[in-house]
Amino acid sequence: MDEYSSGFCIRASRGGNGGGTGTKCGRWNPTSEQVKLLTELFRSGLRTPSTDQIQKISSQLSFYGKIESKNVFYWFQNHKARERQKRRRVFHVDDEPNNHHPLQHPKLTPTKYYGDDINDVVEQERVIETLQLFPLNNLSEAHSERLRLFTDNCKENGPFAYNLGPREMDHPTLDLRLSFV
Amino acid sequence: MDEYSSGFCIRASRGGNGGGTGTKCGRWNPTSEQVKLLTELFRSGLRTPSTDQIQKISSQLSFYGKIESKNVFYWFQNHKARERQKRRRVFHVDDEPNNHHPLQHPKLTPTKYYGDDINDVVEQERVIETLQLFPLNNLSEAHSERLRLFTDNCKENGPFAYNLGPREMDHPTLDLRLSFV
DNA sequence: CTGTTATGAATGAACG
DNA sequence: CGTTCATTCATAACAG
Repeated sequence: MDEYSSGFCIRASRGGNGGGTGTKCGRWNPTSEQVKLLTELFRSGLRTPSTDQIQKISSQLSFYGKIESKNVFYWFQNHKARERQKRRRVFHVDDEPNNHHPLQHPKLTPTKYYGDDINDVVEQERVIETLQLFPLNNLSEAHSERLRLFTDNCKENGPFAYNLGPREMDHPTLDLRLSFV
Repeated sequence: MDEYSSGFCIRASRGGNGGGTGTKCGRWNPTSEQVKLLTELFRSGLRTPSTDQIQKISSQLSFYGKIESKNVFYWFQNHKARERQKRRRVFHVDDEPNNHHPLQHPKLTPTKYYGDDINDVVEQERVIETLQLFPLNNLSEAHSERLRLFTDNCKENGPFAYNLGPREMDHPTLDLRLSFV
């Protein structure tokens, strides 16, 4: 379909900063509000929204700017993946076999990783209810109790078994001796 | 050369909805040695180091100054991307500005053209002996003789991004009520 | 001190 | 899903 038509060139100053620079647009550029809300949802525990959820979220967020379902879809996917990756990588930092530092470091120990606040909400599969994180007055609609169980978490969602099996790299005999200096 | 100690200003960038100006400050500033070594690795063919490799490299380079895994990760990502980017310029130069792409779809992108194949290095023949960090699977049956040395056999990778979420509970008129009814 | 360049960092999009 | 690519943003480094 051509719901894009005009495409989206409205760029919101998300990074703050004058923003005037990002006059170019080619990909979705979420507004601060959109990001904030998406983040809230994520923090609430939403990890893999279903199609319906994506649709709804998208609709709601469209109020703050151009947005499509796929954007929401990708956002969650990326956010989740990134969260994991980040965690994965922040594991070492100070495991140097050679603790001989001829160099004097007045303040080494930069184990600070951007205040990564990885509060994983692994035990919240009932996000559905939690999704009402927005305290808009008790709302008249209260909430639908039958909202079915969004068991997307354990959804099969996998028509293809796909067992590519990541060739478990044989113990990398990493030598990596950067000695050629 | 730049032998600055470089400081670190952990600062949140995004999420600066409204008021907050996403002022970022402080970023890794590699030392000459670090850059040299990274370049060597790159030149010898390392393009997408695995997590393990990244960690090792990071550890080793920390000897020359502050550095984190992500720095290494980004460095390679950027370096590689840069190469390609530049390469692209030289190749196409300025074909025809016919930029009428079919736009993107939620999950269908027929415009899949980049099969990428132009990023292979061509001079990593002299892989330094000390750089044998490539696990090269041994299951080379017979037709595996070619094995792209270190094209993209690596896995595990990923940048970490974003930071904590600003608790700026001050949304004017949030409607985001994802009532799944 | 100011404009420009180089490059670190971030993230949307998409592949396998 | 985890990984990888491409593009953009921000800032240290540098030239004038």
